[in-house]
Amino acid sequence: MRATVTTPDFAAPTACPPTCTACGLRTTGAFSPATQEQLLFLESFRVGTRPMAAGQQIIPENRLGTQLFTLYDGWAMRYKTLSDGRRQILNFLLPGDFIGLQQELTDNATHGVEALTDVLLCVFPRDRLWEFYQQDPRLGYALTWLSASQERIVDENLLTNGRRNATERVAMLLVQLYRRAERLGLAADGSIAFPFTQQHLADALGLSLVHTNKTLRRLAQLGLHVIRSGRLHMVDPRGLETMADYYDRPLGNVPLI
Amino acid sequence: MRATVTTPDFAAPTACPPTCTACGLRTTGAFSPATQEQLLFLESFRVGTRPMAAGQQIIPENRLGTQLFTLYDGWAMRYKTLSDGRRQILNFLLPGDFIGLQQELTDNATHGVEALTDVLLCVFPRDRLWEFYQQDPRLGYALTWLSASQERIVDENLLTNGRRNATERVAMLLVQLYRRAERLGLAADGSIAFPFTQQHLADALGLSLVHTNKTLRRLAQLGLHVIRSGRLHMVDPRGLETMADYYDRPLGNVPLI
DNA sequence: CGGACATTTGACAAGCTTCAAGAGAAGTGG
DNA sequence: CCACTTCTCTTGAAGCTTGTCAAATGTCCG
Repeated sequence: MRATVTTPDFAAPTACPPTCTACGLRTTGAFSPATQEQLLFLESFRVGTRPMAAGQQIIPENRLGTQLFTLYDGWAMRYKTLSDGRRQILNFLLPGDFIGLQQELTDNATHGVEALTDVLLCVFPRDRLWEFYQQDPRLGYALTWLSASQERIVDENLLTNGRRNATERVAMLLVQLYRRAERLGLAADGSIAFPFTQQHLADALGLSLVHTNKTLRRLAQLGLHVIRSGRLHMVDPRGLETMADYYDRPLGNVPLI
Repeated sequence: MRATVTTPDFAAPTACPPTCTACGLRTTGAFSPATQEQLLFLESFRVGTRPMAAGQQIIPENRLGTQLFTLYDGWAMRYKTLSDGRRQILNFLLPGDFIGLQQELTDNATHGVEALTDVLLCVFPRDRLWEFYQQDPRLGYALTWLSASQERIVDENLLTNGRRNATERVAMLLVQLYRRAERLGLAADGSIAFPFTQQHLADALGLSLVHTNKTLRRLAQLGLHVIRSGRLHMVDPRGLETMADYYDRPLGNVPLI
């Protein structure tokens, strides 16, 4: 059992999200524009919204749910575990990320999805996924896009786990999380909400908790970052990028479903 | 520069693959059936076929090609490298795997694809990918499916790299490669062609070459497998599965494009 | 204030990497 | 056809990174 993580500085989920035509996420500028018609279709398709508390399983491992989700607000993670409990976090999910696509397509829940903060989800019926493709090929294209861009992140995480040392791994993760959150307008004064325990970081990086802690401390003492009261402050983002051998071209607009 | 690897026991690529309507891969039973109409569309879409020699770059890292491919025959790999040359193999590609989807969608070649054996590719024009979705939503759905099932493999590799020890990693890789090849009818007498150097295995597993070698030797001495003259013989598949904490439900039919 | 976590540190052990060097295999050219 | 070159595989030894164990401190919350 993992504890519930509260989210002190994180913008509280809007109690009730707006309709798709007035979706709060689309104003961030991070997503490709959609036609009014597409928005109306999405809205008709959407079962509703659902809040979930931090620590809850959005999709339990090895079980096949009946719903698909778009993460509207908050943080979540995809993970896999071995039979003896060792856990690997595959990637972290931010607002706009689509949840459940892999399970639907491979007909097999091979990983779990857990809310890291209190979360707000847009809910879609799983068995009607196919209608996206029929309704408007552009929506199908968008789904492939979303799937591919998640894979891009997992690819990078695999490189990190396989070939970066502990220092590089931690630096990489901090840079990535900051960049992704910043893109969504979640950064303020060079800092973002940081609702992760060091165990989360360790499980994402393939390191032990203790070693993750020591590495984090070293980077902090070098003046590269500060983590305090649930926020990550990027003191020297360039330094972290160099340390991580970080290289990424800026991401274009992402579709949102 | 990596050497050219010959493929002694591997079925030689058909000099010229048949038309899509008589595609040799569809007889394996591993792929979902397609309608005659879809096959004709694919055929009209296909630019042609291209053989490539082992060691050649199908898609160079950090470059954006103008073509998409289906691997028709042979083995390939997707990989990423750090600036100092450390390489991580993301996954191995077998016949039926689609190549280049991520680049197209994220408009950014973030990984390279290299032929491990002599290879035969079906070539499609990159800039017409969109037509798949317009022509027949089922084709778009199939593309998402292919993307998601590659991600499933990368997810598993990330778990392996992050949370399995050296012995488990090697066992896992052997089991996976065997299962995937077997599924395509490439296994004979409990063995498959194995065109990998130990450096490939090391780069896929996030291990050093030396440690990979020692681990392989240990598993071989335990009577779990034999690698000889370019073939992997699974002497004790169950033993390897147990050692790897391998768990996977049988895969249903995969779409083929 | 007490309990449950999360973070931090030190000491020690172990797994994995690096270095080095020889043996085997495979392609190349005279 | 054999010598030469270049990979690949194999093994031993030493060192370093990372993991494990243990315990103290800090923090949040009822």
